[in-house]
Amino acid sequence: MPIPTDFFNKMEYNYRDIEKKWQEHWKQTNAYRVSNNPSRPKCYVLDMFPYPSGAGLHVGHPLGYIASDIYARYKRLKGFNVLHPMGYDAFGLPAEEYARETGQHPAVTTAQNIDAFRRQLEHIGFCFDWEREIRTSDPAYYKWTQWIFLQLFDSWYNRKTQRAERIAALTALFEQQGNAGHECPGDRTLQFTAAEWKSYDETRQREILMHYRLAYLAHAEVNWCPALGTVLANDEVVNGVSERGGHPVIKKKMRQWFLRITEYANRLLEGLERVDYSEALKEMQRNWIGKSQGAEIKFQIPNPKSQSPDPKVQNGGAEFAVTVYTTRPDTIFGVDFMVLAPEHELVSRITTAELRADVEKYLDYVQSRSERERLAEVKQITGCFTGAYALNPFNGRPIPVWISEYVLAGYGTGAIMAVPCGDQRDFLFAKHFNIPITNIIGDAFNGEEANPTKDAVLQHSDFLDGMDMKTAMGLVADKVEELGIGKRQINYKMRDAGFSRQRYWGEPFPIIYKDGIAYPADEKELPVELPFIEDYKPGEDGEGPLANVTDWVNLAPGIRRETNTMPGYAGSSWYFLRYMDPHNDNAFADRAATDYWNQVDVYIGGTEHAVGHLLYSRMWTKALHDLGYIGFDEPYKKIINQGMIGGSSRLVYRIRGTNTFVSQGIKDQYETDELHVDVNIVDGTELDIAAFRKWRTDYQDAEFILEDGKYICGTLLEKMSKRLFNTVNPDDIVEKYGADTFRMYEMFLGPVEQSKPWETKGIEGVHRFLKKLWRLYVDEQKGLIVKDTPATPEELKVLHKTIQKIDGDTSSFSYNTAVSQFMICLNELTSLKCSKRSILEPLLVLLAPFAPHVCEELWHLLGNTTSILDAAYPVFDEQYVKESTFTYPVAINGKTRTEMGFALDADNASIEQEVLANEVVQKWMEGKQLKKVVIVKGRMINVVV
RNA sequence: GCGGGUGUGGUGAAAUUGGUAGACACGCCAGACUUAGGAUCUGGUGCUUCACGGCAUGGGGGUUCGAGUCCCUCCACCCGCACCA
Repeated sequence: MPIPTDFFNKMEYNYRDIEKKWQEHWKQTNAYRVSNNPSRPKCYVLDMFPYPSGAGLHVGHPLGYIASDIYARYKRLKGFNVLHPMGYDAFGLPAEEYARETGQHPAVTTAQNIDAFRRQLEHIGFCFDWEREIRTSDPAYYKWTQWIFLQLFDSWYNRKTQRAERIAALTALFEQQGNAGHECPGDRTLQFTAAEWKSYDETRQREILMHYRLAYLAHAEVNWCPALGTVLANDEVVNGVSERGGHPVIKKKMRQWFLRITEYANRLLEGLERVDYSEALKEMQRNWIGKSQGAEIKFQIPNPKSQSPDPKVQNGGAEFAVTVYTTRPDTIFGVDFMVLAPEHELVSRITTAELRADVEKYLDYVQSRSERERLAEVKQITGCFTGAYALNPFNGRPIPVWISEYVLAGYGTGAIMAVPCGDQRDFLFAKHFNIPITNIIGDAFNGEEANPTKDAVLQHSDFLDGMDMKTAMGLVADKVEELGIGKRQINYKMRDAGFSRQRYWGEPFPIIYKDGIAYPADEKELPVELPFIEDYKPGEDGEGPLANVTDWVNLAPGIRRETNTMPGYAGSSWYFLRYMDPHNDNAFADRAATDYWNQVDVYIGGTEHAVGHLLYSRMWTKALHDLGYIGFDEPYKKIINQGMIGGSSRLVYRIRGTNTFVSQGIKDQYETDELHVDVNIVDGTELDIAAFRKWRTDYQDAEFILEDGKYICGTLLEKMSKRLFNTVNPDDIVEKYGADTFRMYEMFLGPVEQSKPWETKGIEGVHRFLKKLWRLYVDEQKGLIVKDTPATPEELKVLHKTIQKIDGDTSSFSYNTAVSQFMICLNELTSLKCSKRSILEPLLVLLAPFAPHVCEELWHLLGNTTSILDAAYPVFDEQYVKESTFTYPVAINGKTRTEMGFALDADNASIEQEVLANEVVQKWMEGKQLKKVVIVKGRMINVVV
């Protein structure tokens, strides 16, 4: 009688059927649905959601998703209610560019891309609760992005209470005391009394409030490309011209939205103490925030007629003062010149008639330079003397005032006091322009380069002579405050975040202008929906495409909508909150939901978002917390930065001018050109010649010069990119080896945080592991071979050793070593020919987070009727792994020479006696004097001679 | 320049945190089974030496009975920031 063909199929590891079957089953049973159930302990495991690009996923993307998926499944087995959602950062420039090129609406292409992503993700078997999926471009979602923006618009940062408060509270203060005590962050010179405030008209009042709001309007420069009629992102500008078309790009001032993140600088800094991020990540954020302590000091610039050593210098006799910011007030007597930013408002007023032409020429030069160039070029020292002299406030010494592009208007006060003996940039500037250098640090300055030390003793420094610099810093700062010529000041490098884009595919602002004054849209009108358009050309004068939709923009005569849209990070700044309550129409999320799910326990994503996204979402979280909407002020308790998976490119060598390719080992005998070849048609380094001929039509007649009958390719590690033909699609891997193999292999590659190249070749080992695992449970002929007989002590030891290792490694994200341990465990159980249910069943639960499909299948073959997803995690029991003896390595002078077994409770004296009697030890001790014997219990023995 | 990180076999990497360096895999070599092998299984595989041994964790030095691990110093590579006062 013939055996049915599917009989054997059922008995071997058929990952395709198994994975398909369980993916469908989990979907149908809503196995990954998560409810907000406050009676259970929660765990929130989040991935940085992807931008759904048209290129789809490559094997680098899922690395973090697999790591978080394993963790989520592990926590679920440990009894937690685990929130593990996924969504899409669906607004963005590429979709709009694509729309411009192809005429397809971004909403359509974005939806297509999302479908493709979803399909790819589903193949890998993630435990996402898809009912909670969000898309930032969905009006039901961006309604709340707009709503939060309005809260920021209606808030200011009270530096006294160190938190965001309502604008109404601010106007109440103004009515009582003016702005005394609440320095205006947008205009530090602004001062008014209560009476003055009340006398201002609405326009003036709203103008002042704008200088306080956390979301505010201001003028700032953008990259304006007249030829394209559009504003470009920094990415789109290459060497001062547009990436597209190579047209000139100039700076253009435009009214734009900003977020006053600088008000949160200190809390963003302090908050880092309370979160579990890598030191590298924290450091990047600290550097970005760039806190510095110093002093502002006012220098007088009197009538240069009487002060200038040069009688030709004249400027008409007016008197000015310029305030510099310095982190080193102790070096005040080493100031040899002063530098203003070219944009500094005093430049035109202090410049002398003689030098006016030079200064204007220099300003033209600066104007021609993009900010990038200005900040990038270090080699070239440029600058121009203004003819004016400032007076050192402590000794009245005249100091020439220069302008130079290395001083930026936006940082500090836009003016510095230059101390060439202590600052290398100042030193080079002084050398270049032959400005005499005053040495205030004696031998510490060698005349060859500046020495920025803080430990020298001051000289040529008037009342500071003989004092160490650190003491002088405080003393000078005191003196400055005493004399009323300045004050201590803390500055931050970080600038307020530009929040406007002159683009279509983003969230519209819920803002209406009445006679040019910005007013919030009524909450009832939210969401302000993005109007459908078919033409993506920019509006006039740098405005975005929305400006062209006149019936949308113009609400009534004199009443217009904002035509800018929000940037990519708007939607991503708070999405982790929406997952908690994704379908809520009445709030961004119910307070009970945010209280329950609270902070993200583990957030996994790439380092590229280290400063941008993470700082913005931290700020939004703090603002929402301050305003009483959520109960925590740091969004992410722990962040893990997964490393990048690099591409390992394959190269072929074509003999120049021919269609003949020569193998890598013998290529040096010819003059060749190196070409990238698709890694998917190379096995290891051996080229599949038939596939190569088929790959491109111009290779179909290619000839090959082989070595040992093979064509060996060269290899090169680079970024994974379509252009380099080194991308590997997870779909292909899953098709060939299965999702379980793919998941485990990505983890087996190395620590999650580490960057590493992808090599498809190594996947065989993991695949073999799963096949071998299967055979431990199922025999091809006999079917299930698991028995209920009790396990031996050896088998129990293997199991419990594994429980201990896997439990520890899984909770600490050490997945590469966990996979190793599974392999070791399987090797040992196989050589013990173990078939005991009491061993093999718990093993499945340990492995289920890593390889969920095969474990679920075997779990059911063992007779279980409920899912392994909710099985009980095995508990480690020490009694099974306890040893009574240990095989000690015995070393002589630190070099291991032999091994000896002893009981763990043996006393040192008897061990020593036996060791010294050992013949190998005797041999090595021959003719030498024994010094001592080091015995470390359960570790090693060292005989010192 | 500043800050952070990494450096271990032919390859990806382990190493209980000061205690047998190279676990676990890939690759390679040899063998078994097989009509076949890109299946499966067994053994071997850091370098060097006929061997006893010797040498090995980027280089050099130090602390220690003992260093991949701690300290000093130098080098290389990667990432981030950058005329930031």
